[in-house]
Amino acid sequence: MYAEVIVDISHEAIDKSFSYRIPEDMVLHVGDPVLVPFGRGKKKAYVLSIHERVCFPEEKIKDIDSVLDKEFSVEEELLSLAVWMSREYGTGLNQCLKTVIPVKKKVKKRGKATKLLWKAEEAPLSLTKEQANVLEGIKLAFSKGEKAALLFGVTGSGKTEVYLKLMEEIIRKGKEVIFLIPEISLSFQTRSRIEKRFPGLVSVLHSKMSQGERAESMEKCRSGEVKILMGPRSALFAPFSNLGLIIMDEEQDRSYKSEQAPRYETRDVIRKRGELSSCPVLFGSATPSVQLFSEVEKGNLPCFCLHNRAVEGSTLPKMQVVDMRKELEEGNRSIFSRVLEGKIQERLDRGEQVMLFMNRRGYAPFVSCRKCGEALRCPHCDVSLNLHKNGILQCHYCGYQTNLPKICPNCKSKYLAAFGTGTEKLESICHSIFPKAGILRMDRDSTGKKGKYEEILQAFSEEKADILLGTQMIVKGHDFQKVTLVGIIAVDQILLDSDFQAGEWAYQLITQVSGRAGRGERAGEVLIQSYQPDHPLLELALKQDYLSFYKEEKNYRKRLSYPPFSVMLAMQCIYTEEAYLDYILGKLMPRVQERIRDGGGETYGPFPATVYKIKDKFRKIIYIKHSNHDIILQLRDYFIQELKQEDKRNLILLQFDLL
DNA sequence: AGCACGCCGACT
DNA sequence: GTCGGCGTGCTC
Repeated sequence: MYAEVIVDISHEAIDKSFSYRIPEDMVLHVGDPVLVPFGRGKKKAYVLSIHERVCFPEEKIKDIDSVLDKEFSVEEELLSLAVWMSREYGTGLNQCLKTVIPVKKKVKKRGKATKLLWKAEEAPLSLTKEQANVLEGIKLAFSKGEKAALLFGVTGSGKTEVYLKLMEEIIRKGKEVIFLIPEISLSFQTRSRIEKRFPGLVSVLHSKMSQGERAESMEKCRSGEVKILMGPRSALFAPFSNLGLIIMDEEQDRSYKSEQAPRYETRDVIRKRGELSSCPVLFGSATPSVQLFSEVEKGNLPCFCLHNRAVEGSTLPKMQVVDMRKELEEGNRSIFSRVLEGKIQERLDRGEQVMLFMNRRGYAPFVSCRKCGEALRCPHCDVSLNLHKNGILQCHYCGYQTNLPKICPNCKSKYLAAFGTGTEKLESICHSIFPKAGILRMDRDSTGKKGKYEEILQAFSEEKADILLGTQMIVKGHDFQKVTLVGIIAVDQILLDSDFQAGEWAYQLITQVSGRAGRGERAGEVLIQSYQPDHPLLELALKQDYLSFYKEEKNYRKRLSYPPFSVMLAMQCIYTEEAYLDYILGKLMPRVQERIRDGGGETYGPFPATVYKIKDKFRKIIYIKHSNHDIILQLRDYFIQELKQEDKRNLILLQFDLL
């Protein structure tokens, strides 16, 4: 018998399978770690498959040395998932394996016996009629063999309660559940709800956990000690052996996209895992991604809706756009429109809370010279430096820091001035306008220390402050009963993004931010300040009608044949020397373009990336568009191969994003 | 990734 | 004449 094996060395030159003979007396399974003679020495490897014969000169084949600790073996299912990811995302199998099996450590056996029975500590809420219908519908769909479904529910409609009921059922059947959430820190409320409902059966994964803690969490899944794993995208690789359900909450959330190779989209990997484990997948969202919803529309994905908020009497917030051009015309140069300022004051007087969303951290997004007009830029990146309150200039891409100079480095004038507003400046403006209000700021700078994030949220939920202002961080899933007003300070930066998905993101963001208002009994209100109040997307967001948003967005994508009406692959070529990049791509592109056009696809670019230079490296983007997913992958491989031929020394870093 | 083989410059 | 540079190629 022979085994196909992948050697545990992350290098593309040997990122392929090697054949070895299995000694007569050796018991071997797919996924087992083995020691094999490789080159001069011995190397660790994983068994990919086992065969009777093999197509490689017999005399060159060596014997497997030994089987390593079985405790470190990869579940067959996860191995298949890694193989699939490797192909799908154009990343070496070794790297994919490392993504799928987080560094396993020997876990000390603890004496503490864990009880397998559980008692609900928290009485389950009784479902509303709507929730009960939806629950039955989902159960029926899955029992009929549907592989996936969408739970489409407005914020506050009680999706979690439906999840809990489903989990209960799965666990009763002796199966396991993966519950994916965008980021762990944001949903400590959901987390404690689940833990209370299934005491001792839940394990959690954080992005801030150490490798050891991670390994321990995963080990608990493998040993069957826990039945539910809740966590961010990496939780989808939980080594459960009898998976009964995967839930992906807030499906549209962008933190589900991996930004390191393999640059996977959780939504897609999850479905593959579901398929491999023959286990259904439930997506949950109030604003599903266009990609996912298009499948509902095509009839490929059953969709179950929760239209009403679960808390009796609570309604969707009242939304309003404020025309900032008019404010300016009428002599108001403040960052706050008069109406927003008035409404904040009103809330403060009533003892209610306010949230303010601002897309930029720091004090001011740029500093420029009033005399020569030059802005201070990062020496390593193609962006302007942000001014922070402590007088330090900082690059938000590479972290470069420098003190604010006294004179302009370009013309030596002393007329340097900061422009624009970030969260720090917003905070000080708030302090001066509302001197008596307690104000909390939450952004990357104020949450640097471990635990600070939770501390701020805790303080706000205990009403130790009246206003919480911050970046994206404040918008996700927090449930503050006393918040009755949410202000979006400057929506324009989001609307003006050039990416074809910008509209979708803006819609989702506005929906999410506004979801923070009026979670309790009092009605909520949302104010959106904009310099282009007539923007069609704002109109759609105001209506808070997902279907009409989707229809518009769909028409736009269809017209330009963007995904989901085509498959797009963004390929980034990254290198320190601009001239070399241009030279290589210049030689390469004519051939590639021809080949891709012949294959029925289109190429766009190379374009300089939106931020052309980051950390001293230049980035050019090439897009490939085609209607067929598999052909895109072939064209990608062709491109890689051609590039390798030109760039013999492999200097250019390649990065793919499948859209 | 490692490691060997291989073909051209300045050195005991 | 030899020691050694790292360019190219292979590892079942």
